[in-house]
Amino acid sequence: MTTAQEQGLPYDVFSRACPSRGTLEHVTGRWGALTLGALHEGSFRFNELRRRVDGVSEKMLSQTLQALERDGLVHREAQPTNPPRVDYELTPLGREVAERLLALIHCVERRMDDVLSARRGYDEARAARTPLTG
Amino acid sequence: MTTAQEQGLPYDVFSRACPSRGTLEHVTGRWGALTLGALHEGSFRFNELRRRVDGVSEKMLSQTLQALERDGLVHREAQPTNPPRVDYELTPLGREVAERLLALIHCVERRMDDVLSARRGYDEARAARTPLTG
DNA sequence: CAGCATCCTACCGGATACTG
DNA sequence: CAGTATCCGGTAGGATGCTG
Repeated sequence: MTTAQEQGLPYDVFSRACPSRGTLEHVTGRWGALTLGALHEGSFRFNELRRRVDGVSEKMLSQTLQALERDGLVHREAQPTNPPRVDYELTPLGREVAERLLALIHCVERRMDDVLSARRGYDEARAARTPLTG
Repeated sequence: MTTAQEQGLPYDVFSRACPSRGTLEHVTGRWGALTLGALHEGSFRFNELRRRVDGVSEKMLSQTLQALERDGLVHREAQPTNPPRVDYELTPLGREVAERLLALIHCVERRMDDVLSARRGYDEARAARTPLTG
């Protein structure tokens, strides 16, 4: 119904070879998703972002930003001052993607209690099936 | 503006310790996203899903489905027949999540040409800066 | 401050073989 | 058919040290 091919679109993420898979992974990856989410709030410097995205290492933030910049989702603005100052912000394309992403993130956050109770149910049912030291 | 804390929500994916991070990773992970996307089209048997999600291994599909079932996003219906028949489908919660996810996937698919041209631009600019053999 | 280079480990994930 | 169990390589990703 909403499939890419059915709409005649040239890119279909369900195909192994489609380049959209790579970009989707940059966008939804562990740090990509949080970085885009953070940047939706505005422009940030490198270390500001690092503090905002709790737990990300310097290396991974750097890699993530490069991938997102390469995909045209993030704009990097470096000022040749001393000390250096670099600001990151979303491009129009990045904003478009980030909005969909945030809708997803907020949906998960909102329904988190249901998820946690589902987990308890699942684990209890399993524990019942495997009495001891499963 | 759209931050979890600013809305007074109890779960904030930007915090390292928040359980919503784990669920978000199940949902947006390499195979989780494609599996949810596929299941949005209807109910599927295990091997139907495997064919639909091009490239997924038996092992990863199995793991992915278990994680999604545990999080209450997927319902597993096993019939004790021989040969066995197991059907997977989204729960109402899963449908809610999958719709947001598909909006994101389709957005990426739609704008894929812009992504690819951004990549070419990025790579050319880099190549110009590093004349030969980096 | 804003990174890059290096090292090292955990685990993601594919291939294969086996079970009910 | 619908999985589980095992082995194994590649890489994601953390820690550390250095640069401009």
